[in-house]
This record gives sequence, structure tokens and C-alpha cells, in this order.
Amino acid sequence: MLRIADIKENLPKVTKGLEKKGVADAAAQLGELVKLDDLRRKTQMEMDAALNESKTISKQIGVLMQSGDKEGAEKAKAQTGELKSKSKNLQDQLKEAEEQLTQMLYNLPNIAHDLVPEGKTPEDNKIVLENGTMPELAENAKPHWDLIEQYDIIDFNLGNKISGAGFPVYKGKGAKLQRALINFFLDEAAKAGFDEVQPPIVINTDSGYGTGQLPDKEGQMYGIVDSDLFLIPTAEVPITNIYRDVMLKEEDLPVRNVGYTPCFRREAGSWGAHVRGLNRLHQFDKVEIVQITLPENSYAALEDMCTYVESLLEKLELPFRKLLLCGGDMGFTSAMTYDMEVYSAAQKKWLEVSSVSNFESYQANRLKLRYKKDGQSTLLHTLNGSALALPRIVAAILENNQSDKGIAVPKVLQSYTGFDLID
RNA sequence: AGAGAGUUGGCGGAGUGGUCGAACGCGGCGGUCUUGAAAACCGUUGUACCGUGAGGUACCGGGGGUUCGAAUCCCUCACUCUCUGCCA
Repeated sequence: MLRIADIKENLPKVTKGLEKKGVADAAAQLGELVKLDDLRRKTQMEMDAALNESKTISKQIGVLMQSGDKEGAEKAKAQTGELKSKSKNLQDQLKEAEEQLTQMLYNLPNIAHDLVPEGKTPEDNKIVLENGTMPELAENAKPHWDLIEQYDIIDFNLGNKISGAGFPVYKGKGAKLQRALINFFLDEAAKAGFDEVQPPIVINTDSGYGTGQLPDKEGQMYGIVDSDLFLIPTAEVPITNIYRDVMLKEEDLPVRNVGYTPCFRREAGSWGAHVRGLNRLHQFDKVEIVQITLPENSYAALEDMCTYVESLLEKLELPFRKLLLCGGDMGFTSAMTYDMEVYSAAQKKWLEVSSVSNFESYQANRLKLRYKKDGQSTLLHTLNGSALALPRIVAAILENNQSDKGIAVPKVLQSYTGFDLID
């Protein structure tokens, strides 16, 4: 979340950044925040004074008791009654002010970077790169939902029976292709200098707040009955939360982690007839890269991560484009986000397969993730990106690589799959 | 899952109601000594919030309570260890 001190110091900039993000009443909300913070400080001053006074008397009572002056002690005790209720009141007020302040800050998104384009909808995103050649498909080319049935590699009906819609069963060469992609992505990341971790796929509420899924996206996560735990919507949550309440050393930076996990999303409200096959699932596999950097290095790291993700798409021989998201289309916690979209030729659609974001210190502030800079604790910057999400990659491979003979497996994957054709 | 024992500063470990933010040891940092280093000795060494500052307040796993006063007593939750049970 944003820091109240920063907000007060840069009010116009924060207002603008929030408005770009789509917070219509930003100025009013910030005004409220500033007022609340002033109240908080004033209350603390009064409370500290009251506590100081009663503490002093208490110490005197201790001394009097020890010297055997019971009367004096009783007299002193009488003085504390009023102070006690006063400081208790102030304490309650302070707590309330702090709670309100935190609530408001929790519900305030990160501010957009200056270079983020204005806009409200995906149409306002800026295409910054197009790469690869568009496949030319035969007249009778099929969308992937038909191909998976034809080759019997993914079974939605079976998933319906076991779990429900959006939980497919991968079979035979389909299952092997999944495993191949996961291993390929992990190996590539390792080569690029990311340290592999395998985190839990359920998280507690502290972790949810740490990276900003709570309270913003509670409805998007699957909760676990009777336990205050959630299934992760992305590995970003458990991996980044490794560093919650951590003071890193400058020489440890940058931290670069990669992890594979399944991801679970309710996708409440976004389910519709236009979302077919692998385009949107409740459970999907993803390899995620996470970086923690010095503040001054985070935008260079963002570019590096994009370059890395692009290299994966090139190796898979998939045509893709890179978008710089406009303020209105960005995630709650992000300061700048690039999306990577592959072209899925039979359904003639661009599919988002990666989202690479710089959160600056927004998550770090919630996480209390810091390092010592000249003896001062300073918030670090966090970043993450999909590298990559599987289902839509699979959709694009199936559609783009289809022919009469079957579906050609990209060369880089063949040593992982053990076959070069799905037929 | 049941029974018991724990959780104190970077680490180890005292402290069971009163000047305790916390003895002592280790580690870290600074210094003396040394050509340099080691050893020895001296000093210093948590975090956050409030305050222009002097300084103040809070924090001994989390939350709540008793008390003039809580690391210390009570309740509750979480976690760790040991034993029993169950299990991949």
C-alpha cells in the first residue's frame, strides 16, 4: 500500500497517479486520509503524554511501597484512576483512527507510473512490440477445443464430473505436453539466473494482504472451508511472501526466484459463452518469476523480465505482441504492467499469456520488505511476471501448428515431450 | 488427533508482579595496541510510531484481560519440540 508520509509529501502526483488508475474521487479520498492522519498523530501525542504521567506515578508507587509508606502509596493510587480512563479512551481513539487509516490505504490502489498511458479499457493499451510470423492455416483449420477432442488430449467432460467447469483433465500426449512446458520454462528460468522454489499452494490471510490480493480480490480466490486459508490465484503470492517481514542485505539483491504452481481462480462474473476451451480456466498451471530489487533498479529489471519472457515465446515460435497497459486496465497493486499476448490463429484471437509488473514499493510496504540503506530501513521494490501461463500457450500451439498429419510440437519442446507430433 | 513442555534482542540464554528494553555469553561495529592481522582491553550495538529538538510512547510469539504497575498472573489463538495414535 501507499505510505501516508509519501502521500502527504507528493499530494498532486499521487492524486494524478490514482486518477489515471481509475479512482474517480482520488482528491477527496486523499483529503480524508490526510485529515485522518492528522487526527491520528494528535491522538498519539495526547495518549503518550497521559501514559507518561501514569507511568511516572506508578513508578513512585513502587518506590513508596518498598519504603513501607502504605499511606503515601494509597494516595498516589487515587491519582491514577482518572488518568487511566483518559489514556484508555485515547488508546481506543488511536486504535480506531489507525484502523480506519489502514483500511483506507488497503483499499487504495498503487499509483500509475508517469509513462503509463491514460485510458480505461483494453482498447487504450499501447502495443509496443509485435514479433513472429502469423501462421497461414488451411481453410478447414480448427479451434483448439475441437483439436483436443479430435486427438483426445484434454477432457473437459471428465473434469466436469470430478470438479466442475474449468477444471480439465489432461490425458496422454496432452498431459505430457503440460509437463514438457513446465520443465522447459523452469529450465530456461534457471539458465537465466532465477532460483527455483516450490512454495505452498494454499496461503493464509497475512500473505493475501502482503501482496494485495486481500482485500481487493477476495472474491476471486477459492477459500478453504473452516480454515482461513485460500488456494493461490498465482505463485506470486507465496513466493513474494517468502520475503514478508524480512530485512535483506544489499549484497543479496536482486533476489530472483522462479516457481511452478497450479493456480486457482474463481473468475466470478467473467464466465461467458465467448470463453471457450482453454481460454479461461478455474485451475491452470503457471511458471512465475519474481524479483526483488533496489528501488533504483526496478525499471531496468522490468525490462529484463520482459526480454526474458519474449525469448520464451520466440523459442516456442509463437507470434506475439507486447502491450503497455493503460492505467484503467492495470492490476490494483501495479505501477506499470506489460502484457504479452500470443496469436491463436484458428480462433483469430490474441491471448494474454503473461503479465509482467513492477509494484515498486506498494507490496514491499505491506510486506515490510526492506534493506538497510546507510543505516536506514528502506523499502525495496517487487516485480513479477508469468513465464509463462500454460493453457493459452497450449491453445496457440495446437491451433497454429495444426496440419493434416497432426500437431507439430515446437522444436525446443521435443526433447521434453519425447515426440514431435500429436496425432 | 490426544497428552505434556516450550516460544525472550542477530544467535545462545537469564529473568515468575515494581526505576526491565531486559543480566550474562557469542556475534557485529568503532577504538587502543600492531608494519598488518590475531589475541587482549575499552566503548558501542533492536524495531516502529510521535515530537523541529530535548525527549516521549509502544513492542519479551499474536490478540484480549487482571493490576496503580505485567516479560512475569489469567484467558484465547498460532507455532515449535517430545510421547501416543494415524498416514503418503
